[in-house]
Amino acid sequence: MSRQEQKQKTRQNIIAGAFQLLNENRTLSAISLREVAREAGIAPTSFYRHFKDMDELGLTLVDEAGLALRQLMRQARRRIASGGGVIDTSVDTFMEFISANSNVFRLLLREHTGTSAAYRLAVSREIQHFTDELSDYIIEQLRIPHDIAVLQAESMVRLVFSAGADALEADTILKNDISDRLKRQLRFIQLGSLAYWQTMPESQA
Amino acid sequence: MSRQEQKQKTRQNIIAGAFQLLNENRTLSAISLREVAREAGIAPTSFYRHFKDMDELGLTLVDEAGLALRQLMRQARRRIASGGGVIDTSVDTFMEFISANSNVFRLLLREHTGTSAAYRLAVSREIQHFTDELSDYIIEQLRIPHDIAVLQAESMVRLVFSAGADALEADTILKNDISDRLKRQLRFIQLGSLAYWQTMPESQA
DNA sequence: TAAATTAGCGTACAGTTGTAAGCTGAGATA
DNA sequence: TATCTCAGCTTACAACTGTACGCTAATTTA
Repeated sequence: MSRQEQKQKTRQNIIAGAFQLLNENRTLSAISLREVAREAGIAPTSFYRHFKDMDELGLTLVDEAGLALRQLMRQARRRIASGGGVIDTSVDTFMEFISANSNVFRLLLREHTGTSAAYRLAVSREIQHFTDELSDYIIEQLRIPHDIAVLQAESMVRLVFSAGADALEADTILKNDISDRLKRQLRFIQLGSLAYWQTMPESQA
Repeated sequence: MSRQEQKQKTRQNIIAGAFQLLNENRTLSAISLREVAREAGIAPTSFYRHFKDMDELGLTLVDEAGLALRQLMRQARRRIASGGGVIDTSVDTFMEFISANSNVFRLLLREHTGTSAAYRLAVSREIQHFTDELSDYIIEQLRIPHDIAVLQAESMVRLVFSAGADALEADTILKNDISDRLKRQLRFIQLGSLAYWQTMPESQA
């Protein structure tokens, strides 16, 4: 194995080790460099060969999580294209994502309101991408004016993430309940923004 | 000063000290017993005369924050009773609360998605109170059926807290923007749940 | 082949943490 | 007044933290 390959592999071990530690109810700021090194099977000081800081590692993890989020969106769009209600399909896809990648979603959720301004900003950016894509979709598909669509998308994403937080610690039965409630609430917003628009079609919202 | 009085005073110093530390972007789990003691002006070991744990102190702080939240609700109702739109008045009151008691709201927000299951549960309970009171209000004032009102209240609270999180780190101008957007989004939900209900008045939502 | 690079290691140190043990002095109680 | 109670203190310790420094061994380069 070449030097570069070996280094990449160790780097992946570090990242995987960090995610492992995040699994057990920890924050980024609550896991130590030494723990990560232990988990990755390297000496504490070797960590510095790969990351300047724990902060640098943290931002890398947030990026990875954002990547997963964007893949989720693509998957949802594919599913919608092949039939099924938009809201139902989206919520189902999202809930499956949360169950399958709970540590990834938990990372985003925690660091969104977390201690580090840098992490908060990074997560906010990822969520903003999410919101932007949704509002584009709403404009294209539902022919709702831009300013209203943006508000609609933002509120929908807020609801989805908030419900997702609850789903994270719920069992299967409760998860289904949360899903159903969320779907109906999203319909409120859809109906409401439509009604709002039709009441005052010329408004700047 | 009597012994009891002195003890109560020190206890308040500890609580105030902890809130002080929370001000500077920290989590409950990220502030140490020794720091709190330092802030309160006592020796580290004296802390144990008042609280068994840092956890016990943390739950006390969450309780205090919940208390503040309930006072907020009362204030909003008083303001609404003396005229003004329900949504506008509520959002304004809430935003003022966040600005005036940012560390209290930040505590609730962080611990809601935080590391400790006990804190998460405690915060969820406080938010549930909030939601319950709102859905009662909706049922009484708007004459919307119970099951729909509950969904409406839950989504509204989710939006308010999520927007509040953004407002927490915003300057005055951005805060106003967030307020305005939030108000319009809450109207979406109100309109939507009304439309939903009128479409299928007999439904179990 | 000889020289240079570098991933990973071991040692070391100063700083922090929670908390156990026991003392003191002032308020409470009898 | 004599005894008891107990809030707060000091000292002490083992565990953990981040990271500076220098070495080693193996790959890469010339």
